[in-house]
Amino acid sequence: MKIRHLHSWNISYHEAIEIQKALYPKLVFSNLSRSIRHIAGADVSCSKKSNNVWAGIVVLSYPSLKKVEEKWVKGITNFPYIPGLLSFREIPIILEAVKKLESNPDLLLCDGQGIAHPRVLGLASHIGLLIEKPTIGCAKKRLVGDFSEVGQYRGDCSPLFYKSREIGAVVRTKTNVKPLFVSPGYAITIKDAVKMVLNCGGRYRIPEPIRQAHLLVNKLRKRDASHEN
DNA sequence: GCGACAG
DNA sequence: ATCTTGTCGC
Repeated sequence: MKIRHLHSWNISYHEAIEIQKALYPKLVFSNLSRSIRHIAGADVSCSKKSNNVWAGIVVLSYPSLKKVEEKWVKGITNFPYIPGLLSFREIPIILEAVKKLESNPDLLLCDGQGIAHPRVLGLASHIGLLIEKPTIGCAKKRLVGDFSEVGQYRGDCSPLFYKSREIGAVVRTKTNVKPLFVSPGYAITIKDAVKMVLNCGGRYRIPEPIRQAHLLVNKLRKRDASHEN
């Protein structure tokens, strides 16, 4: 997969914010163009006692959700976790895993926000700009935005607003389980983002592509941890 | 100054 | 996110 180089990753916190402001005008939210046949999910696992990180990408067929490929990479990160700047901690290692892909997914689901971000540039939006493919932000918690309580049943959702703009939706992906914060990353609408997330699971809270990536990177981290004994 | 705050 | 055991509920 081709990856655009839009800026350096060796930057200060202030520069990171300036990069987000500069990238914001490049975002687009078109309807999905080509049909979706393969969906990728990405996730990162971090070590507590070192700056080691593992990134995993799992590609599933759609709508059958069968695994067609998985790639991973181990690396390090020096950028700390700062709410609003997650991209600069996780995207570099995610891109290393993306580079290993042999298949060409039509859509990428990310663990984190899309445009539901103070500068409209959450991790999913940022990575979408870099790979020039549709992306969706699937966060387990709110970063910004206001919303009304969402119904208890799978499929129920409530719009998420920030500064008078609709930026995503709070989506019940499983009945009686905490909802997910879904927002477009890049090249997709809110409506399609919600639809695709709901079509990517049902049995679990987390959409299957991300859940599979999560299981993969956690397995890798724990395998390394036991190796040290 | 205070509270909020993706992973 | 990670660390960490049992426990409550569908």
